[in-house]
Amino acid sequence: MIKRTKGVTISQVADAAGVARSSVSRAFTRPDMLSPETVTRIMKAAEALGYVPNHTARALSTGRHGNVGLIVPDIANPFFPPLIQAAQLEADRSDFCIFLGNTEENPKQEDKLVGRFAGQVEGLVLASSRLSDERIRAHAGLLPLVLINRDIDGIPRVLIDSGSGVREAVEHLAKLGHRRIVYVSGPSNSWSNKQRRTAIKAAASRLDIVVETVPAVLASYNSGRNAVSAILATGATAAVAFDDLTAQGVLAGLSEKRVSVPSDFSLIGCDDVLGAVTYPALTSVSNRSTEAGRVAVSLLLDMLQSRAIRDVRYVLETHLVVRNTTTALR
Amino acid sequence: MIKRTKGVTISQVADAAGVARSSVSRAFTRPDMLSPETVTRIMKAAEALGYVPNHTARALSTGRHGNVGLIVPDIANPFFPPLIQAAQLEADRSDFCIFLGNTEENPKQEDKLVGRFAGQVEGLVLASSRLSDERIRAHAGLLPLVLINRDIDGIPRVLIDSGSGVREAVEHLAKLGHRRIVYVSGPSNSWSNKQRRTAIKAAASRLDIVVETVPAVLASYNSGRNAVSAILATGATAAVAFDDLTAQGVLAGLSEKRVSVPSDFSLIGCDDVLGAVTYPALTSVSNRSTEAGRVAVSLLLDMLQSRAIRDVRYVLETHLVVRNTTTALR
DNA sequence: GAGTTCCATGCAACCGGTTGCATGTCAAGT
DNA sequence: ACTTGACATGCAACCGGTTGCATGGAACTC
Repeated sequence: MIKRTKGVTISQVADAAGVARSSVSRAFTRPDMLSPETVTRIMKAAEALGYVPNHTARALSTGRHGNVGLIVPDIANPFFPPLIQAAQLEADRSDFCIFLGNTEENPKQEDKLVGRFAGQVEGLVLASSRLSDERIRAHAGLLPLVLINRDIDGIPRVLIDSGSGVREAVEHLAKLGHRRIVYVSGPSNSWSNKQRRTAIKAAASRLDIVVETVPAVLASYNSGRNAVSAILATGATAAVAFDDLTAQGVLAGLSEKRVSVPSDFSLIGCDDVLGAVTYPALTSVSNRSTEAGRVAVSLLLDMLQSRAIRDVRYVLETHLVVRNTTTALR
Repeated sequence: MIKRTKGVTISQVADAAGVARSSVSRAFTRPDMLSPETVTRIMKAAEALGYVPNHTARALSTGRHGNVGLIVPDIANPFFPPLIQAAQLEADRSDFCIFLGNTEENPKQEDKLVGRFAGQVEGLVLASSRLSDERIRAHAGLLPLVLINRDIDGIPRVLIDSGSGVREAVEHLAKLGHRRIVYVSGPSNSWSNKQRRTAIKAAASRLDIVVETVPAVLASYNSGRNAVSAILATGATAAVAFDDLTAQGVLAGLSEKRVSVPSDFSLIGCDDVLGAVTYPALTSVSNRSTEAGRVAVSLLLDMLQSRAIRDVRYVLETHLVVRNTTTALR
C-alpha cells in the first residue's frame, strides 16, 4: 500500500525558516528582493520539508497558470501527432503545459472542449477547427486564440499553404505527360480541401490539363479505396489525393484491380505523413505540421506576454516530394 | 481588434441577485440546498452577467481540479494516438480534462513533466514509462498513478500482453514451414520488447524453431531498414519485428535488395498500426492500445473517487492478424 | 550627529470560490 | 399558544499563494 504525502504549505516553510510567508513567496518568485542569506535559509527549510509551490494557488492570485490548450479534430490522423509534438516542445521551452483536446471532427464537441478549457488555460490553439467563423470569433473574445489552417481576419493564424506544393504536383504530372488527372477530395467543410482543390484547378487550367474531382467523403483509407472505381471511370492517368491516408487507400484499391503504380497509374498524396514510411514510397506534398505547431504556440506565448493581439497571418509554403509513385506516361 | 472581457465573479452575481456569495456558490454546486425560486433567480442573474465559475478558484478550495495527466514517450509513434484518443474520450465522459506530455523517450524529460503536472492534475497515467521502478514508486507516493505497459507491484497497471499474439505469430510461421526466423528487436529498455522477445523464444523452442535476434536500436522505420543486411545474413526465411514501423522499414529494405515479400520472405509486425493502411497489408499482432487508454483512465478515475489504491493488474490479450506478408515456404 | 536614502522584511488585503456553523422563519406537533 | 424541527440563507474562515505599502535599521551625506 502506498500512502500519499499531503502538501507542505508556504506557512510551514515560513515558520521553519523564521520569516514571514511573503518572504518565502519572494524567495521563489523574486529572490533578488531578499538578502542572499535569507534566500538560502528559506530554500534550505523548503528543501527539508519537501515544499513545492502550489500551482493552483499561484494561478489564482496571479491569474497566470502556465497552461495552453491545443484542440485538434482527430489525433489519429497522422497529420496531427507531429504538430502536437512540436507544440508540446515549444510550450515546454517556456515551462508551459499543454491541455490536449480531440473533437472527433465534431463542432459541438469542439465548442464544449473550448468551454471546458477556458478558465484553465491562458490561451488556445485551434488546429483545423471545424467551428464556424462566428463561434471562433466569439471564443477569441474570451481568451487569446491562435488558429492553424483557418483563415479568419483579425485572429492570429498559421496557414500551411499546400497550394504551392499542389501546384508543383500538377506541374510534375504535366511534365511526365499526363493530360487528364483526378483530384480525390477530402471533407467538404475542410479549409485545406478547398485550398487544394482550388490550387489544382488553377494549375491544371494553366497547363491545359483536364481535372475531375472524385469525392472521398472522409479523409481516410477506406474512402480512398472506395473511390477507385470512380477514379478509373474518368479515364485519368494520374491522381492527386486530398491526403496521404486517402492516397494509401487509393493505392490499395488500384492494386486490387491489378492497376499497378506507378507503371499504369501515377499517384500523389498530400501531407507527406506516410510516404517515407511505406512501400512503395509515396510521392507527396510536404506538410509543415511541425513548424505549424511550433509557430502557433510561439505566437500564442508572445500574445500572452505582450497582452496585445496582432493580426498575424503566418504562411508556410509546401513543396512536392517526389518518390516512387509517379512516372512518365508511356 | 478584439477586446477581452474579464471575469465576472461570484460576488457580482450575488449582488445582482440580492443574495450572499455562498448562495450563488450553492446554486451551482448543490442547488438542492436552496429553494427553487432562489436558484432560478441566481441563475438568471448569472446568465445575464455571463458568469462562469472560476475553475482555478474552485480547485484551490476543493482540492479537485478535474484534470488528469497522460504521459507518453513518443506521440509520433502510431501506437499512441489511438491510446490518447481513447483516454481523452474516457476522461471527457467524467468531465475531466487531459494534460498531455511527450517525453521524447527521455527519462529526464519524463521526470520533469511528472513534476510539472503534479499539482495541477489529480492523477497521472504513464504509458510505456521509461523511468526506473524507483522513480515511478516515488511519484506514486505523491499522486495517484496508473501505468500502461509497465508491471510494478502495488501500482495499478494495464498491460497489453503481446506475448499471446506473438506466440500465435510463431505458430503461424511454423505452420507455414518456416524453421529459422529472426526477431528484429526494439529499444532494449522497453518492457514490451522484453515481453515480445521472451514470448518468441519460448514459442520457438517449443516448436523447435531457431530464432536469432537482430537489434534495431530504436523502434523506427530507418532502424528496420538498416537491419535488413543482418537479417538476411542469418539465413532466416521469416522475421517478426518489434513493431509495425520497424517492419515497414524491413519491408522497404528487403524490396531494395530485390527480396520480395511474401514470396521470398515472410514478415510479421507488432501493434497493427499500419497493417490496414499500407500496401501490401502487413500481417501483424493486434494491439489493444485503445482499450488500454480507456481502461487506464477509467481505473484512475475510480481511484480518485474511492481515494483508495487497489493493486490492479489488468491484462489485455492480443492476437495475430493475418494479412498478406506471410506465406508458406516453398 | 541629525537628516536622508535605500534596502530587507513584515503586514494585511486580495485572488474567487467552498463550507461548517449560526441564525432566522415558518409550519407542524401537542 | 408554545415548542420543536426542518429548511433556507447568511456569516466568516479557509484553500495557498502574491503583492502594494508600511516599517525599521543600516549606510551615507553634509
